[in-house]
Amino acid sequence: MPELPEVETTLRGISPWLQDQTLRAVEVREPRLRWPVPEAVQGAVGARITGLRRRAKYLLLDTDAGGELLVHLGMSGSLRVVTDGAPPRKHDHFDLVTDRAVIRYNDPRRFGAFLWVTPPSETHELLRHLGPEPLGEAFDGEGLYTRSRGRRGAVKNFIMDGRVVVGVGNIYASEALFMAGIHPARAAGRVSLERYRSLAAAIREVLQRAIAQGGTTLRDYVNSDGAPGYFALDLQVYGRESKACFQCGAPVRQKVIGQRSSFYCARCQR
DNA sequence: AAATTCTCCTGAAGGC
DNA sequence: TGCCTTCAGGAGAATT
Repeated sequence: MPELPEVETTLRGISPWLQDQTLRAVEVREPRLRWPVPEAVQGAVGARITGLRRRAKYLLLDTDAGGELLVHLGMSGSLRVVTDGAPPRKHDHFDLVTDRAVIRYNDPRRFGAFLWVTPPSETHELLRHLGPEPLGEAFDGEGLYTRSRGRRGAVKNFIMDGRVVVGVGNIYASEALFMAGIHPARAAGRVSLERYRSLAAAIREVLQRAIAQGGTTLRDYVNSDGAPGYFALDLQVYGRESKACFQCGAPVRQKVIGQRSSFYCARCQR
């Protein structure tokens, strides 16, 4: 399940292969993704890829053809670099072909997306309501505090809301809340400014650490099975139900909050 | 406005 | 061993 660190690592993995390259072909074998892949993606063929960036968990490939290719990995998607002419495998839904390599998209569950976006992309319906980047300067505890006043929903759901802050998925939400000592089910409006400051710092910390780990696996992008699913991050609570909390020894608990499995230590998190 | 539910899909895991 | 059932999960859309 690609979370922001996996998407960022994917970006870094494919960028050297696509930056300034001319797109020779876009081969779509299975257009049935989250939304049908539009014919318009062919508008990128013959164009030069002038830049690659990430916004939230969206990958944006800018071209000199007046549009951008948007790729979202959904929850089971991955991109890999193919240089040996290997034939497509099961669930390999589309290829970006350059003179140097084929960038191949694989996605068993087809929750991902591949679209053509016309600038300015910030106003595109998928991107216009997105909150600040957690690793950017616009994200801080004050913002979380202000936006959360009066909200009775769980703080975990609050930080997973893309309008509040982007890129905080289920795993890292649990991890960041543990780091900040905040109970995931606590009402968002009942968390103090000081604690939101720690939470914002924890979110940055956990994401940055995961990205750093991902950097060591970049070679896996070439002629491999694609990006690793989860980075071998030392998770403190996620997936550790009934195991001893690393901080106090109490059993880690698991509870469904907002239809999502959440892990926490009832003793360390209030 | 905010919160909740539903939806897409397949691989993995669990039950028998 | 193998078949059947259940479930997770990103995030937009629909609903309350």
